[in-house]
This record gives sequence, structure tokens and C-alpha cells, in this order.
Amino acid sequence: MELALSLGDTPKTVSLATKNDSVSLCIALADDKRGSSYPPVQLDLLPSTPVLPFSHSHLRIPWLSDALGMERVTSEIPVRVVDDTDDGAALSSPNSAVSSFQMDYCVRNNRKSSEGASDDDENGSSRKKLRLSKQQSAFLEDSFKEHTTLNPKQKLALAKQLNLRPRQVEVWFQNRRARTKLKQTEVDCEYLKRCCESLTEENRRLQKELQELRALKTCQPFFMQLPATTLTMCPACERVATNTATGAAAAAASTTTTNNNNASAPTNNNSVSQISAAMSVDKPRILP
DNA sequence: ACGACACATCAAGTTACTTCA
DNA sequence: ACTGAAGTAACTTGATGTGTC
Repeated sequence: MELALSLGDTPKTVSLATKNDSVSLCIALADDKRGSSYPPVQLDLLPSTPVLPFSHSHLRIPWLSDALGMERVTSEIPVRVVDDTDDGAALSSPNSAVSSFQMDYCVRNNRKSSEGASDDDENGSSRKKLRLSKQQSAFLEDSFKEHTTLNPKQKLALAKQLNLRPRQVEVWFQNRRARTKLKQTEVDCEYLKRCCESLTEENRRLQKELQELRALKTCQPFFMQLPATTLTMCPACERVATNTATGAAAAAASTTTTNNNNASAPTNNNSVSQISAAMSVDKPRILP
């Protein structure tokens, strides 16, 4: 049996089937705002005195109770929440050949709706939050690996494939990019922390070395008669290099390093990259 | 050519909801 | 059973680019 409900501008198709002493409904809900349709919602209506072992809750659907000739005052319909473990084949609706994606959406929305029969549902302002299925998430993840942004064509194709609204796909990609950036920021922070610790340790070591040299200078002033060693400072890394025979080599190496850094990362201007360049190590990167 | 406008898309921040320990 | 934290879908806002008049 199939009923066509016309409620305002949004006709809803309701498939009705009986099974034992319960009635199954499959309702195609239209999304007024965006003109697309939600996947059908499967409801199992229970007798007023439930005797079956499974859990159930109440779903407030005023328009549905009207449509079924129920009294308005009893518009809280006992609803069996179709569980993940339920056998899909047991659903007696003629429209039960919905995809696994649709079914997942259906199940989760039933659960949400049955718990949250709030006033918001009546004025239509509550946000309908669904949980994407594993398949949907995996598919979106795969797409994200290929391209982190979508053109309108790709968006529509993905939405169609996953039985989602294009807006949902768009939001998912926006959130996914935000998550990637957040993770990258966390990695950067950790990396900078390690850099800081390393530099602090090096600074400590150099301070100690300086103290030792000063102590040596006061104890053995005759050293001052030796030719003075000139110290040069690398402008990039602020390392001190001596201009003695070995010092010259170090200074040369330091200069080479600086030049390489300038050549290798001329376009990347963020601070982590600059520090990476100065320390001659690669910045860790999160893969998409 | 230029400015005004509408529209689409993005990042950043926030909210609301779900899940899990 | 309850609770708080974490994860995340959906939302808001402001900026920017593009097409059209």
C-alpha cells in the first residue's frame, strides 16, 4: 500500500506495510530549503501496549498522525528504532531496496529523532546532524587524498555517489581541511618545542664553554701574547666560528649551509619553515 | 573601462550533537 | 546511570574572486 501525502508544498510519499502486529512506514522526506530529498525514513510502529522485546521510543510526527487518522493528542507514535543488527531483508517496505548508505542514514536519524522530540522539531530550526557511515567517510577520505578541494562537478558527483547533499560534501571537505590544518599546527608546535629545547641546550653548553674560556684567560694571562683569534658570527644561525685554521673551515661550512638554505626554501615564509631551514632539517608534514 | 551588485567559495570560529571511557 | 572529554557535522561570519549589468 502506498500513500501520497501532500503537506504544504512538500508532498511526502509514505509506504505502509503490516508485519505481525506492527506497521512499517517508509517516508521520503523532502528538504524544503535545498530542494533535494532525504533518504527514506523507515519506522516500525508498535501496538499501543508493546509486547516485543526490542527497545522503542516515541517519535512526534504531528502531520503523520493526522495522515493516519490518529488523534492529534496521541501524536507520539511508539517507534521501533531499527538497529544496525537488524536484518535489512526483514524490512517489509516495498522501498526496502535502499543502499547501505541510505539505510545507515535512516537508522541514525531515527535514533536521533526519537530521542530529540523537542520543540525545535516543530519549528524546524533544529539542525539535523547525521553521522556519516564508515563507507561514506572512507570514500570521502579517498577523494580528499586525491584533491583537498572540490570543483562543483566533483562535489555533485560525490554527493550523488554517496547519497548526500552537495552541501554536506562541501561542509565535509571544509571541516576536513580544517582538521588537517589543525593537526599540522600541532605537529609544528611539537617540532618547535623540540627545536627550542635543542637550542636551549646548545646555549647552555656555549655559555659553559665561554665561562671556561674566561677562567682560562684569567688563570693563564700569557696566552694573551699569542696572536688573537678573531671570531665571526654567522648572520643566519648566529653561530660563532673562529678564523683559525680549523675555524676557517667551520665558517666556510656555515656559509655554505646558509647559502643552501636560501636556495632551498625561498618561497616558504612561515616561521617553522624558517627555523627548519636555519637548523638544516626538514619540517615534518602531515599527509592529506 | 569602471563601479555596483549578486553569487560562490573559502577559512576561521562556534555550536550542537554523538560516542566513548 | 551519569558525566566529561573528544570528535565532528553543521552553522555563522567575513574575506575574496568572478561574472553580469
